[in-house]
Formats: sequence, structure tokens, C-alpha cells
Amino acid sequence: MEMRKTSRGRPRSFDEDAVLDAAMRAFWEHGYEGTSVTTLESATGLKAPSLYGAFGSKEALYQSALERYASEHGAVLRPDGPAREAVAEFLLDAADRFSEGGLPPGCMISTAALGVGAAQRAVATRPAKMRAQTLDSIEQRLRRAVDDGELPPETDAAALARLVGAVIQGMSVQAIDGATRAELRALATVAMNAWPAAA
Amino acid sequence: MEMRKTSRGRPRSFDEDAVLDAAMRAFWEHGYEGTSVTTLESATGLKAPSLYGAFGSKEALYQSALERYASEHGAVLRPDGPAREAVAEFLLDAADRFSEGGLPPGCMISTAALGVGAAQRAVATRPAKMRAQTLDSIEQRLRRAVDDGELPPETDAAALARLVGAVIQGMSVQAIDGATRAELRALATVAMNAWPAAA
DNA sequence: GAGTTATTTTATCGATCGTTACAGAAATGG
DNA sequence: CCATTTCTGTAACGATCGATAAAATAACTC
Repeated sequence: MEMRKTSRGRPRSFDEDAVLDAAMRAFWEHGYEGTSVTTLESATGLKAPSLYGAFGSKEALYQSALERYASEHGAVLRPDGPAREAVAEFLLDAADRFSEGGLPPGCMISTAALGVGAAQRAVATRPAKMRAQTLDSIEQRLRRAVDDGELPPETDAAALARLVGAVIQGMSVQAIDGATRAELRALATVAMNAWPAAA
Repeated sequence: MEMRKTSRGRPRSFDEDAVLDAAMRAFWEHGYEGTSVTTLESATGLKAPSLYGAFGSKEALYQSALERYASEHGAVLRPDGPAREAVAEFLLDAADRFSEGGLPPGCMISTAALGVGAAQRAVATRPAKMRAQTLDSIEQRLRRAVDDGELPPETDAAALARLVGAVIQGMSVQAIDGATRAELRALATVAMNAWPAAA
């Protein structure tokens, strides 16, 4: 936990949060390999040494941008109430977020670093773990619904969780391809028809 | 249609089809930007001038590899028989293909060139058009099923087609993330529960 | 004001990117 | 055998990659 007692030396001329936000949008839109340091310079208005001084490296900046995305723009599965409504809300929320005006289309995590050079595969592990964690949290929510009797006991919670994840990932692809908010919401609604009949 | 009347000059020392296949696998696994010409050299065993002589450029080679993938490894929606069985077969076939041993995981088209540098966005248009075409062919197949009375008239064919596409795209992501064939097949099976009740 | 510390700017680093000149090698036609 | 044509390998091209050394600048402390 680094703690700057008093601010000595020349002060920063930029707002670190705003710069991180701009970098996040660049990575979000063009991916890791598609975003060069030159791109980041024009996106943030900073020069390379300032970026490196504040964030360490391009990879570290990407990871920070990922975390920021997850906390600021990530859809969350509401833990309370009926699971069916929580999942439906989750999917519709994602449809809205992926087609939000003023932001890049799609999800920064769902479809991040899928085809990446062998040299920098380390960059892909964090988004992959985030996807795995999302699948796991959905599955646990569904298992709870089974235990609560909301879902029939023969429900394949893991497979159903993968379906929900696939819908998210597919909506991300289709949003990037230009799908409208209405089309994504319709997709989400149709997907909910796969929800098992009540126990 | 270029036609070499008689073979003069030094003959090719390689099988063009085998080289294209090797290049396809490289692009399939690492994407366009993640596959360098050096990577292609070691994947094919050729030197750059031979590659350029045979295929023109890295981008042209990628496009050729894409077409080859589509014709050799692309799942197809069987046009005859009940639409429900055709779609179920389509999804299960994709699940198998995306987890086929000896080949890269996932789909070369479903998740290709999603985050790509602004400079080379032309590369992304062909895969995007292929995805759009897949969605369209599914939708038309579903519309036909509605007309035939297999699906209720109020069916949202476009949304259902997008769901099928999303499942494909999501399975591709999850295959890359390490999902097993059984997991993908279970996902496909659960997804089919979204199929509307008979008319 | 002098000295210290941190940031900014300028310029550049070596590595790699996609691509290609050029010369040697291997087949043809005369 | 000679000339021609085409391919292969070597070497290198300019551009860009991520990253940084060094100098100039702007705040602080004393």
C-alpha cells in the first residue's frame, strides 16, 4: 500500500481516473493488440513516459482498465429474489449495456483476447478467469434456486449457466457487428424461454 | 481465372493446399493480428517470398484461409426435414467441431477480428459479413418453418435466429476457454429448450 | 532564493512488423 | 548448350512496435 506522505516534486498535470477511463475505452474498442501505445497517447492526451510513469506498462494499463471496466460497466447477477427474474434482468441489462450510446459496443470481457499472439498469452488469462468466474457465479446462483425448489432437481445447473454465459458472449459479438438494442433485448427474451418449467 | 498453359520455370516445391491449411490453422488459433508473417513461415515451412508469391499478402492469405475454413470446417444448417432437428443438429455439430482434437478450439469465424486495430479494420469486414450471412440463413430457415406450420405464427424468427447465433458464438468463446465437448453439447441441448412449443 | 523531487517533453532505443530487391537455383523451350 | 522463366533463399527495406534515457519544467522544502 504505497502512501505518499506529502506531495513533493512536480505534480501530475492530469486526472489519473480520467486517463484510465480513456485508456479503458480504447482497449474496449480495439482490444489489447489492436491498441498501440500511440493510440493510447492520442486517446489520453498523454505522452508515453507519463503513461508508463503512472501505470507501469501497456500490459499493466490494460489490466487496470479491465478491472475498471468490471467495476464500472459489468452487469451483475442480483443475488436476491427469484433466480428467473435475476437472470432475465441480467441478460436485459447486458443487452442495454452492450448497445449503450457513447460507449464502445459489446463487452470488454466476454470477447477479449480470444485470438492473441502466442507471445502475449499472459494478457488473455485475466479476461479468461473473469469469464470463468462469471460462469461459476451464475451456476452457484442456479444451484441455490434448485435447492430452494425454484428449479426442478434434475436441472443441469452447469449447462444452464453456460447457456446464460453464451447468450452474453453472443450478444457481445452481435453488438459489435451492429445489432441494435431492440434486437439484443429480443434475443435475451427468447433465450429466457429455455428456462426450465417450475418444479 | 488465371490459366497456366504450360509449366515453365522452376516448379513449386510445396503443396499449395497443404500450405493454406497450415496457414488457416495458425490464423484460426492466434487470429489475424496475433499471427505474424514469421509465425506463418514456421507454420508452413515456407519463406516469406514464397508465401507472397503464392498468396499475394498476409491479408489475402487470411481471406483465403477464411474461405477454406468456411468450406472445410463450417457447420451447415441442413435445409430439409424439421427445422427443430436441423437446428439441434447444427448446434451439436458445432459443439463437436469446436472441441475437435487436433484442431484449434472454437470457431474461426464466430469470434474473429472482434477487437482489431483501426488501421486494419478491412480485415474484419469479411468475417462480420459471414456472421451476418449465417444469421440470415438461420432466420430464413425459421421463417420457412413458420410458414410450414412447424412454428407458431407469432414466432420472432429474427430473435430466435440471433439466439442460435449467440449460442454458436458463446460456444466458440467457451471452447477457447477450455470447455469440454460434453459441456458444449450440454449447453446446446439446454439451449434447444428455448424452442417454441409446436403451433 | 537554493536545493530537492517528481513530471513532462523530446528524441531515440532495439525489436519486430509486413513487404520486397536481388541473386542463386531449377525447371522449361529452342 | 543456351536462353528464358519461375521459384527459393538471403538480406534488407521503411514503418511501427513497446519502452526509456536525458533534458527541460514545475512544484515542493528549507
